[in-house]
Amino acid sequence: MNRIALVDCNNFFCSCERVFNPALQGKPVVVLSNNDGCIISRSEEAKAIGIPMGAPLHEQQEVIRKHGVHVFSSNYTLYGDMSARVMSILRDEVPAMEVYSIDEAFLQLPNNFSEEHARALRAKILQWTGIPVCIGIGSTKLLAKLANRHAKKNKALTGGVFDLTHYWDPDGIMAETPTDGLWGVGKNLALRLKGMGIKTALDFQHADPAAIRKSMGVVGERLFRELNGIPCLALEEMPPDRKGVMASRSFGSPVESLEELEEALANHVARASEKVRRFGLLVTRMEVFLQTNRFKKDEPQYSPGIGITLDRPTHSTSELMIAARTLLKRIYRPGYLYKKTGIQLVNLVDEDAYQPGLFDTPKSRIDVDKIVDELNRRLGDPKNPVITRASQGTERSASGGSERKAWKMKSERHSPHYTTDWNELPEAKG
DNA sequence: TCTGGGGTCCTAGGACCC
DNA sequence: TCTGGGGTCCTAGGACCC
Repeated sequence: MNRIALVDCNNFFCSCERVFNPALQGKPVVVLSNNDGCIISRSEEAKAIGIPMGAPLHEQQEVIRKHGVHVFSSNYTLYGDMSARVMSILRDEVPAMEVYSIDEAFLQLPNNFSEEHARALRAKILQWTGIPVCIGIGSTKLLAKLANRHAKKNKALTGGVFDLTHYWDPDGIMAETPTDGLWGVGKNLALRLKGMGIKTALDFQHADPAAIRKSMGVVGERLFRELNGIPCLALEEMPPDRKGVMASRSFGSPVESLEELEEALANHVARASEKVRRFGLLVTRMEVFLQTNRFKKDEPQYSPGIGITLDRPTHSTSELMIAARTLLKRIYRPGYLYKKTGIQLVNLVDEDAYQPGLFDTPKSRIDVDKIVDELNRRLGDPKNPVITRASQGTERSASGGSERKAWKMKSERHSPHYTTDWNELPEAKG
């Protein structure tokens, strides 16, 4: 049987802070978002006193004072480093794995990997890094997630490890899991399911597939299959190419003038284009957006966005800045209090694949086959093409994107190099 | 007073083409 | 009454995730 484990670090950011400050063990700890606005990580003790995930800091000040909660600004350099340590331990354990996020990884388990192995692995990670993890095992990614959820929710009972593939009463687990406890089911889908009389994972598992398909499309069908042990989500050992890069920030106090917005945008363009260069990519489209304060219902709201397809792909900060300024002027209206602004760089192309002239006509239709031939001619031996066209109609639909999606550089497959960019994020304040 | 930032995928509708 | 139909590309917006 296919067995996948999901290893998930517990309260990751808080746990990281504790590694370097052991006196925090057993005490309530929270870590804040970028601008110290929201609580994005909570220790068990902080959860126990009722601090909700994502809560604005100012709403919790009372509780924090009363219980002596330790509050930290986020320190992504630290978290990125701790993450790398955990991942490198995991990498040595299994033939294949997918780093899913800063604090999670899916592992492809060998046949002989028992629950005891998982417990030993958990102990090793704790001993070597100081980070507690939970491990869930299932026959699909979604079921591994579900198993992990159970391991975490019943830590005293499970010891942080739960193997759904060998559990005697899987239906019992399904029955006690509400649909929105499933990976990929949020508030809205849960509501839709409820409308069909589906309240638990067990209901969902035994639902009518045709009805699911009709009401929730391919997303629903995929969830349904994964839940029934039919894998639809592959383990992605190599992270796919980045589709876009975004940079945005909220203002501490609202901003009104074009000049201030321009200054903020200059910052965003610098950060985002730096990232694009580091990935070895070029930008073909840029979008700029503004937002007034959505929480102030009584203030006039204006949250425009605008995009432009560039004449020619670039990763130059100054070129992108010119585009950003132009776009900003088109959407800027005086008289509003802007709370946030940002940019998105999208339709990214590989720098190495780009040859001047080939992509410079974004508005016209492009004959992909012709370009493939031309690129291969320029790159050398046409008998052994470096570039191939991805087959159309693969499982992940080939529709809905630019012609660039049809490209695959063969050489990419030989450079399984994955660097996270967390190190680039700002240091914690104070 | 104070309310994060960065992603992915899917769908629907319009423009355009033959 | 009934208005061609099938395809691609682009964009906006929704939903979800960490």
